[in-house]
Amino acid sequence: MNKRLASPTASVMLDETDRTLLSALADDARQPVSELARRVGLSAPSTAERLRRLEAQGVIEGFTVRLNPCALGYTLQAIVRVKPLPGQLHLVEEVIRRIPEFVECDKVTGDDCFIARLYLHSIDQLDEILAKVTERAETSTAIVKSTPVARRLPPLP
Amino acid sequence: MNKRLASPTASVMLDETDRTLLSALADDARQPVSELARRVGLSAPSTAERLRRLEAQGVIEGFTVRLNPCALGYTLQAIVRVKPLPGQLHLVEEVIRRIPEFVECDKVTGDDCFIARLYLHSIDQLDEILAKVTERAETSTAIVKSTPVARRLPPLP
DNA sequence: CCTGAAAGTAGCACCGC
DNA sequence: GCGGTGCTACTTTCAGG
Repeated sequence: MNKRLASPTASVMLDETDRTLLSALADDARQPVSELARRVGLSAPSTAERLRRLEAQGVIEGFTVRLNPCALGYTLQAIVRVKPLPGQLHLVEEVIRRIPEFVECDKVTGDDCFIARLYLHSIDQLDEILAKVTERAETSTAIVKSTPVARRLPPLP
Repeated sequence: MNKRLASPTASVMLDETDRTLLSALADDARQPVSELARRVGLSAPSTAERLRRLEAQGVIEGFTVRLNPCALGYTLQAIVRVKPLPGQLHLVEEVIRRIPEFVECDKVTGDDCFIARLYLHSIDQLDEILAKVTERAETSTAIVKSTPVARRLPPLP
């Protein structure tokens, strides 16, 4: 579901300072405001106010940690397309939501209703987890071999 | 490509405190160490050292900002499967990497070589952007209608 | 892993443009 | 409107236990 905006009508206007600030935060969200201020060439209070404004406008949703799945023992990643059997759509969504190894799931147009990302400790785990889904849906699974583009910022307006 | 670990052999061991800490950081990565300390029930210095250890071990890759695509004018999101034409695999990867609206791309097993996520200002932009890819690959596109599971942490060991 | 002191940082009120 | 300065309170870091 698309998040509501503080300003409901149009896309927020950003200036060069905002863009630099957002890039710096994308790079390291825990750096102090004083350091961010140095990077954007403003005083700390002004920078802090920019930050608050971007949060209030809804541009910034929050700040989060990026974990290394391998360090947690997730040596495999799969992308699963899921096509629920007739009448099973809502249940399938609930099943996916309840399996914590599904770290992300989008409902999409087209033949496959859901596209989800799955973290696995080993290939054995794949059948084990998908068994809970295949009762109610057809699945097709692709194993991730590499990630040419890791999550990055889109172009900023 | 899977990231190398500080400890090359096995998955890092986490205790309950580490798990609480990581969850708290996933929730808000910018909260002060003193606040994190309160949540895990440790002193600030001990919490800060945990944090440093988790980064050194490679469990924590970094901290980043979550932006609201709608606020930036990206009213549409698409997931594109890409099957390069013979001999075009490397070029296709490069083309995707160069188009900043592709915010994520995985190389996967199976018929479709790449699965990528695309941010769009409008549906018109879809053809415009995919034109650069379809010279060298077959694509199939699914528009995101909603996101039942937004990026979340997997189960922590 | 904790306490305590020193350095650094953030938040606030107020001023200037 | 937006940004800067100076003060106070908080937070982080390091020492030592």
